[in-house]
Amino acid sequence: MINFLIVDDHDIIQNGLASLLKTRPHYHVINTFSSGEEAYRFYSTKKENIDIIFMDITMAGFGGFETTKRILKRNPKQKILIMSMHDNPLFIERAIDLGVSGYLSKNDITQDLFTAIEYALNNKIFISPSLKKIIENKKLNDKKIQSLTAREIQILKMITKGKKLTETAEILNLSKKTIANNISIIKSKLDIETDYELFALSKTNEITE
Amino acid sequence: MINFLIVDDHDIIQNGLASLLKTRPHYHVINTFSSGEEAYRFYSTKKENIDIIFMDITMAGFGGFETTKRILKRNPKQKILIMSMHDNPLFIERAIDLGVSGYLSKNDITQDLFTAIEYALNNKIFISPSLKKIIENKKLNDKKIQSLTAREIQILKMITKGKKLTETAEILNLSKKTIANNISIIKSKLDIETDYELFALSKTNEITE
DNA sequence: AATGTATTGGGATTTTGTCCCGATATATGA
DNA sequence: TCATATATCGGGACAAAATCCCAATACATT
Repeated sequence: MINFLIVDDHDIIQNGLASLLKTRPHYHVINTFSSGEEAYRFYSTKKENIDIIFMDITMAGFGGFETTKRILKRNPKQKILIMSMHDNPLFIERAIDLGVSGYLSKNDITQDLFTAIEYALNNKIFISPSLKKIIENKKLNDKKIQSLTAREIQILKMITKGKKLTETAEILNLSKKTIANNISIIKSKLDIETDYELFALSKTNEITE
Repeated sequence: MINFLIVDDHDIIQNGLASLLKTRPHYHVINTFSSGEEAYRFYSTKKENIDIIFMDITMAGFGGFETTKRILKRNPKQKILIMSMHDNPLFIERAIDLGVSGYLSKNDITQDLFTAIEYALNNKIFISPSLKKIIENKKLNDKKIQSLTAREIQILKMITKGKKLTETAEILNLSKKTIANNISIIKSKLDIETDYELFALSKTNEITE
């Protein structure tokens, strides 16, 4: 018998996932929650063994990350599978860092679900194949971004926030010349030619704050 | 008794929506399909009355749009409610143009579901409130974009594809001066200052091809 | 003391952007 | 058909931004 919890504030996902799991006789959904608070409260006082927790990321209150963090602090061996609409590499990486057992894109949860469960039960981490590509690409960009110096990053942030070169120079108390030179160097370090590529990259890698 | 069909290639959504609908005793899900082809085949030969069809947009084969088009061609009075992960205003507008009875963001389908059904049964169109804002904003931009001339749009497309000014001039056999002047005018028509805003706008309004 | 890297900007040149204006071409409409 | 509107194309004159090369200073590390 394998026991599940579901934490997701979308009723459809809750119901849908539950009925998918019920197709396997030895799977048992102990409870479903639509907020991290409820789920954590239940978890803290639970009596029975829980094998796998399905967790959504974007929920009101303390979201999936916070809930995951608390649960894993209490029990680092707990298997948690993240499900998310957002194929944002940042989300995925953060979740992996927290120590989850898998990250499933809701887009292809059906074909990945049972594999992910198997992986989790065998202490392996499963990530939806479609997401892996996204992560790989981001890692490439990250490597490039890491070659930027502190100053360069600061300037890049201003620019991709929509600030003009001159404005940026004033704010940072630097010469326009310095800003211009820096931007040129940033572009070459990132293998980028146009402003538009720069913007796009900063979007997917969230160079803002 | 109100009869439903569900067309969605995600099992979770299928199951979840079905069990949400089952909470109302007079609601009856006649059948669920995971492709537009199957759904249309069933619809063409159906015996019973179908009140509302829930339709996903992004499916393999002929997707939600094509399926919707065919069904409405056969029966223009058929009520179809679109559900989509994608809060893309283009999708929404296209669906409305086709003559659907509503467009639900999967994000807040739970709270909107029964309202949307009521609307549909009363020949009204329901759109998730969160999507309405997105549409309004897009309409504003559309109005601005419509003030662009053919040449301006052509140039805008090149630029937002990542082409440099000089490149663009060469491709279109125009003077660099002309391109520069055009871009300036485009920006002022769109109430835009920086390249980054231009890029962002062209993204959400999909000025590319 | 030496080497590496970060930071800052000047010089010189090229590329873009802005604002104003004039020349043509092509409707459009009264 | 004549007048008026709109689109298209670019020059002039500057201003802003980008590029590439190079030099001075600062700081840390080995």
